Amino acid sequence: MAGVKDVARLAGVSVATVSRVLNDSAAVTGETRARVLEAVAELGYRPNAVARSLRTDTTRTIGLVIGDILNPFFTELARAVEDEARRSGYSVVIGNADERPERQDHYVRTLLEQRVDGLLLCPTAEITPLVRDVVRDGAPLVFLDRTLPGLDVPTVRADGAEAIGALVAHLRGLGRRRVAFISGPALLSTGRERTEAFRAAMRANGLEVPEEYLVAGDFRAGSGRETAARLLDLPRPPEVIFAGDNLMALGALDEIRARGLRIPADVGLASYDDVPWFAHLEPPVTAIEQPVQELGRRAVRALLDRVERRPVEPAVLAARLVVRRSCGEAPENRGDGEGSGRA
Amino acid sequence: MAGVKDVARLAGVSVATVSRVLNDSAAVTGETRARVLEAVAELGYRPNAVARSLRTDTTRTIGLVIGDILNPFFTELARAVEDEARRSGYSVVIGNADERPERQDHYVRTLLEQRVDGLLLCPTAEITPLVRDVVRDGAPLVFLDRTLPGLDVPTVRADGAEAIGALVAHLRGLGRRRVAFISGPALLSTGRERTEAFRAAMRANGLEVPEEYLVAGDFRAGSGRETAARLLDLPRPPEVIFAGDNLMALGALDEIRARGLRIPADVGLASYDDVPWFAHLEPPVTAIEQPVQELGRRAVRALLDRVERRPVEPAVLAARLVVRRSCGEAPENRGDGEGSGRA
DNA sequence: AAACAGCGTGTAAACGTTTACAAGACGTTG
DNA sequence: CAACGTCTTGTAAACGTTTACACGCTGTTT
Repeated sequence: MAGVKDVARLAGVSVATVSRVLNDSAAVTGETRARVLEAVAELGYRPNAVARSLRTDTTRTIGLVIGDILNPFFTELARAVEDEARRSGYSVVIGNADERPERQDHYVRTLLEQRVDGLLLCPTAEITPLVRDVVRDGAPLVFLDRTLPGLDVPTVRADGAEAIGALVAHLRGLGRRRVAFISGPALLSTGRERTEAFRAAMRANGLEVPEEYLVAGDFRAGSGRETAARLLDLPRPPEVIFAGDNLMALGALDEIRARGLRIPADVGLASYDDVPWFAHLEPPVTAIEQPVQELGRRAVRALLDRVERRPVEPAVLAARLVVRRSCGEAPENRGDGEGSGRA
Repeated sequence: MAGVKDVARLAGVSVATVSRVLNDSAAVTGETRARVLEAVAELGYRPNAVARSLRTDTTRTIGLVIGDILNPFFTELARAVEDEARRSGYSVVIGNADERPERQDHYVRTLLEQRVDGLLLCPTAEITPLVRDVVRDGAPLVFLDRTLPGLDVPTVRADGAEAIGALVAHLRGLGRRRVAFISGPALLSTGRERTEAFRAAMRANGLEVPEEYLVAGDFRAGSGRETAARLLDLPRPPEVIFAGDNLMALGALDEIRARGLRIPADVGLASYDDVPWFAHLEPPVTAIEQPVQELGRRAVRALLDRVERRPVEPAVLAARLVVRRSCGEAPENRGDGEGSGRA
């Protein structure tokens, strides 16, 4: 494949000049410039980013390791990240951890070897030795969506406490007092926090949460179905099942349907994470929407701040309740059912 | 950051030896080997893949340019590709074309500059000059899901003709004779072929297709909604709307719901592409399922065959009809509603 | 007219690996 | 004991860029 040397020869200039016109890093006569560009076109020259990266010690690439590529939340997130990165002239390399620590590590390692300029990580449950090392070595790292305890890494995430409060209040307004929560893994910040917020909200609304109403899943559909089954088998089953993420909500939905129960008449359903098709189900499901676009944007900005040695600002954004019909027809405040955009 | 030199110095050996133990490319004494590994651990040495790639002229990375990352079909595809690639020791870099030729080109260019070892492309509508050049230059390229006319590039895709035939037969069995089709862009192979197959199937079943029942969308939800509206406004609206991909089906669904029409009583709905949540809608929607996993696997194998200069085999796999309830209750053959797995 | 500033260009080193080639140590064979 | 093979190791070149530095030319300032 043609290199800068070939271009130089054809244009009758030195390699330095070629490089200069290609990056317009220094003044070059209009005429030489033209000759070089002509040669470039003629040879179909494509700069070798590998060589450039080696020389400049920068790849203009960031890594993004997500929890699960089949989870629409992460897909949307990936897209937002990608958009913002492109705007700043960076490419994104995505790694799919599949919620498995060893696969997460695989990507962290690979991406660092590939010398990405920065790394966005949605950490899986455990804090692996590798991640600890990477943090210690001071690699440009930003946590996204989730965080890990005791690690000094800037994090961009959403806080659902307020929205969960609104949800519980909404449920009480509908006369539903027995609410169960399917949490994510306790090892995950997003798992723990949502559980805590739920407990607090229930308490604040004067509602009890029996221990058996707090079950743990793993953020995958299968666990949603199993835990929902456990809940519905209870002697005194809950009036509403609140799932800690969209995939577990899907699993719960399956179980409810399989038992021939009606939503919301027999049991209500709500979900953390809103995904496009929630609105298309019958009945549409009430959910808590995270500001995904903004999360992605902020994460990239934080990371690039880090990379370019500017002061970095972590961010905690607010999630928001979107009331639909899966927990009962609201006699209260009948909105448009879609909420109305806080950015 | 520590380099191979530092390791060599610390271990008291030459850089060549370090490289040798790292790649175990040649015999090294057990003792030296141990010393080197110790030094590697001590320094937290991470090989520089950029330098290695420059030297070896190989990145062990393949590029994947998909049509739209928000389309679950492509997400699943990406995942399958990624799995298979990892199994062969390759990483995947994903580019999201957003169904825009210029963005597709952006990624094709970037990935080639990054010197991926091979490129998997789901081409957008037009055949851009860049793509033509790339093909001419003989870059290791394989088309996936879609193909471009007049370009000699191995392609891995699914053929839905048979499944569409089965769908039309199914509809006729239900007594539905007036079927409309929302096609994808005529410029896309997947757009054209599905239309043709639909026409042929209707003819074979002795059914008419008035011109106004053939409308074109762009594989995005919005167009599904608009075209569905046009169809439903017809003086003699169709009894079934068949959407050319899952996103347009979603749009059509919205329009149907917005008009308060019942599915399948007032109008039936079917979709090309099956996605997980179709089964969760009420009623569950009848769809044509593509062998996504297999598509991904075959594509990677074809590409790696190409890369490693083995003979490459293109592949055309069969799609399959999954009958659910969105076109009417079948008095005929009442299956499990999920079909039963042909691989 | 000498000194100098500014501009366009070229020469060559450097980035961190891998690897061809050479060389030294040692054992085996004639 | 010389010759040779084998096995482990080291030296140095190469990969395709970018860029510090030097150079020569032109025009301006003293």
